[in-house]
Amino acid sequence: MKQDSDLATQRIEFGQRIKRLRGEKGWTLTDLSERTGLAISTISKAERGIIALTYDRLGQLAHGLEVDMSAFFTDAGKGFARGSFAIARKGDFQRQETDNYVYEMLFSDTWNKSMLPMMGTLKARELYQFEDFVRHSGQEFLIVLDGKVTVHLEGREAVNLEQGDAIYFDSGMGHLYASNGDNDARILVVCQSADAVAAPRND
Amino acid sequence: MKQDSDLATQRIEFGQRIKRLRGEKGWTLTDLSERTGLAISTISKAERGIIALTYDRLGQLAHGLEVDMSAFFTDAGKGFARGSFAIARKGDFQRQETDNYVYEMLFSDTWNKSMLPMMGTLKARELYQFEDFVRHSGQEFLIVLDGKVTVHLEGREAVNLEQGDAIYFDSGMGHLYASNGDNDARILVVCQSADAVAAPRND
DNA sequence: AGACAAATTTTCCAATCGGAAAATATTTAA
DNA sequence: TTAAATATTTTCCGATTGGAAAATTTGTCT
Repeated sequence: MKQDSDLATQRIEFGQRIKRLRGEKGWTLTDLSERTGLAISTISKAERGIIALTYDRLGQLAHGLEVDMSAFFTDAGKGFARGSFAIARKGDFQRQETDNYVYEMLFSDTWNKSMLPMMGTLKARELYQFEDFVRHSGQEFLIVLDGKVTVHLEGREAVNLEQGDAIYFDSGMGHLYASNGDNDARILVVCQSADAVAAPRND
Repeated sequence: MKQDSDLATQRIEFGQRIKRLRGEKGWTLTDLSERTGLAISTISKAERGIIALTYDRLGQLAHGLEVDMSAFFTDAGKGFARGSFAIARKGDFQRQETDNYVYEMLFSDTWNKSMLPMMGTLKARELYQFEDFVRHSGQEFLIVLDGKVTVHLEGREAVNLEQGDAIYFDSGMGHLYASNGDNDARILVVCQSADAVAAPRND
C-alpha cells in the first residue's frame, strides 16, 4: 500500500486548520456554507478529512473565510518554523543541471522557507541557445561571486555585471543569465517566493 | 450569480502556473509524473484547467515541483513594483560600521524590497564584546564568502562555518556573528523583511 | 425530565476526478 | 522527406467528490 496514511494525515491537519479558522470567527457550518456557496455536508466532511477538496472548492472556501489561500498551507507545525535553522555545508548542496547552467539548491530539504538561495555556475562560451525567458513570482537577488555575467531582462537592455556586482529585480520580468567572460561564472541567487512567509502566530 | 467562469478562469491560471514551473525545470510530463506520483494525464489535464485537482494531488504536485503549496495560489510579485530592478556596483554599497563589524547595505535606496541583502566584514579576533543577541522578524540567510565564521544562535550551540558554508534561520531567534579565523571574514547576509510582503486580496 | 431549536453528521447518488492505455502531435534522426 | 522516438492529449471507466435531504447529536429553555 502506498503511504496512504501520509495523505490522510495531511488532509486531517488541513481540516483542523479550516475548523479552527471557522471557529475563530464563531461561524457555524451553515454560516460558512452561505458565505462560500459550498454545501454544509461538504464542509463538514472536509473538516474531518473525509474528503479532499478540489482546487475550485478550496478557492471558494478561502474566499468565504476571508483568508488568502496560503493560510491553508502555511502551517505552524512542520517545516521551517519559529526557532528553526538549517546549515548547508559547501559539499552537500543538491545539484541540478540543465543545458545552460548548473545550480545547486541550498537547503532543498527545508520546507517553508521564504527565501530560496542557490549557487549557480554559468558555463562559459554558451552562446545564447536559450529558449526563453524565465519568469516566476516574487523577487530575486543575484550577486556575482566570480567571473562576468550578463543579465538579460525582458524589454530592457542587457546588464553586464562583474565580480562583486549585484542586481535585484522583480522575478516576474522575464530574465536570463549568461556567462560573459572566458571562464565559467559563479553566482549566488536568492529568490523570494511569495509563499510561506512566516505567518504571525497567535500567542 | 454563481460565477462559474470565475472558477474556470482561476483554474486555467493555476494550470499555467504549474506548467511554467515545470517548464522552468525543463521537465516533461513524464518527469513530473515520476516525481509526483501523479498520472501523466492528470497533470496534463490540470495544466489546461480541465480538471480541478484535489488537496491530496496538490500536495503531491507541490512536493514534486519542490515548491511550497502556497506558491500555487499567491499571484505574482506584489510589493516591489512589477518590472523594476536595481543594480549595485561593487563600489557603491553604502557602508555602515560598528565596533564589531562593517557591513554594506546593497540597494539601500530601493524601497519595498522583500529581501535585504548585505555584505559584511567581520573583523578578526574581536573577542566577544558583544552586547546582546540581535533579534528581528523574518528569516535570514548567511553564506561565508571568505574566512571562518562562528554563528551564535540563542539557546543553541555555536555553529562554525567555513568558506562556502551557509546557514538559514528564523531571525526571531537571537543571533550573532563573529569571525573565527586569523583574518577578517567576509559574509553575505540576506534578510527577509516581513513587511512589504503581505498584500490584500482584490476581489 | 421533557420538548424544541440549532448544529453537525450520514446517507444516497449524480457529477467529477484520476489513472492506464490508446491516439495524436511533436521532435529528432537518418 | 520518412521513420523512430519522445511528448502530449483523449478516451474510457473505476474511484472519489460534493450536494440535498434525512438522521443524529448537541445545546437551551421551561
